Amino acid sequence: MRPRGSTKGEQTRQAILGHALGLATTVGFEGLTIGRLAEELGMSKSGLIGHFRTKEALQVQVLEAASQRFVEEVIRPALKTPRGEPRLRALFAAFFTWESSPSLPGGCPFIAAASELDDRPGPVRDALVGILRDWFDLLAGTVRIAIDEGHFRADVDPAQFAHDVYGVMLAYHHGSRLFQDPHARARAEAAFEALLRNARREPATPLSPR
Amino acid sequence: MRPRGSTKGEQTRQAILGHALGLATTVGFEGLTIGRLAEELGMSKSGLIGHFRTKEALQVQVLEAASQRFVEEVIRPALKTPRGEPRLRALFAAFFTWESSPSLPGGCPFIAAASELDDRPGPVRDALVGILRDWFDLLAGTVRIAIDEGHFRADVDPAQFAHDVYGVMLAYHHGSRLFQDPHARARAEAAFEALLRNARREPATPLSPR
DNA sequence: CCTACCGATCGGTAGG
DNA sequence: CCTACCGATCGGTAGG
Repeated sequence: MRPRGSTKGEQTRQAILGHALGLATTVGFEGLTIGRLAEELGMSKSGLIGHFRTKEALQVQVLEAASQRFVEEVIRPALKTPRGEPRLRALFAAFFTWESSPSLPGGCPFIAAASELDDRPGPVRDALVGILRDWFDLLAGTVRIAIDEGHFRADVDPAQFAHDVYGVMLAYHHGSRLFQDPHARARAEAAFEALLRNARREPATPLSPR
Repeated sequence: MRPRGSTKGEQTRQAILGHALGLATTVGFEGLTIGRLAEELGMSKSGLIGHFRTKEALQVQVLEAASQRFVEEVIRPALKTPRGEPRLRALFAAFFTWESSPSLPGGCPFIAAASELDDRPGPVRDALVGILRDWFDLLAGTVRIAIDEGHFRADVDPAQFAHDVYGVMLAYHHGSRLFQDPHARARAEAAFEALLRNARREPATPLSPR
């Protein structure tokens, strides 16, 4: 077991991970080179990689550090809100705070990494999939609670709802970053409200024969 | 003007672009190196890059070639279907054929490239944004026709609808590739049907006082 | 944590 | 279209 206290080495390691996380959101996990990281942090390449042994281990630890921050900044605060729909709203809102954090210039690191890693099997991809699965399960679980609380209809599919919310977040990421669409946030809110409305009201009843 | 007939050089150029497109879907546009491309095609690096002068020009032309294929394989067939909702369904269905084409092992090249390029201003990104804008406009225009035809309510927002459909496609790409979710296609269909249902039926009327 | 170094690969050019 | 080559950078190691 490697000690993870507040030793000098551990502080340096955390500083590297924090900087690497922000860099990864803009240049990707492959673009996260040891040389560039070392230069920006004012250390030598060997001094830097000595904390992680390999670039792959660095990448995994960057994802783990990001996951810890996500839990602290997005999930934990939302869990303080009332169960069910209010909590779902809190999680959704917290995502935008996270996505626009100044320390994540390229936005959500998990979304930024997804397309890059989906074709590259290995520990880095596995770490990302695990993090996103946990996020999915949390969303679906929150929807299930909303059903139990009577906020949503009993026949709402929690996994489908989580998938739909995820799609809204992805579209926001693309809209705000690639297209630089000033209405991206409003579009995401409108899509989310439509999802809530569908989950709340009675099942569709055809208004006219087809 | 460079001739683009069926000369020997032009044939070689097209062969390079076709192979590069498939490769880019898995390794990304940065991972598309001249050396690897040359080796896989059995040519020298200089012989290959001579057709394009720079890697950036190659990347732009790969995107242009992909766009041409997208028009031929997705848009043109869908335009033969009846206007309005049927055409919207045809565009949606054709996207999945495109996304799972054997010559695009990593799926839709535009989605694959989006996260990679959103932080890198330049001609390659500009080309991608142009292609995706056209796609958006086509979707929104098709929705507008569906309103005119009376398939959808008059107060449906075409741009919002296009955004929502785009989100469903993004979620499908992630679900099927990163998560390898066997239900990804079914989830996408369910999400799309819900969008159509919302566009078809009367505006929400609260069923109970809040 | 450093300097010094390794082989491999990068995009691209010179010259033919 | 080729061979031969350029300087830069890659991840990583040896040795301290």
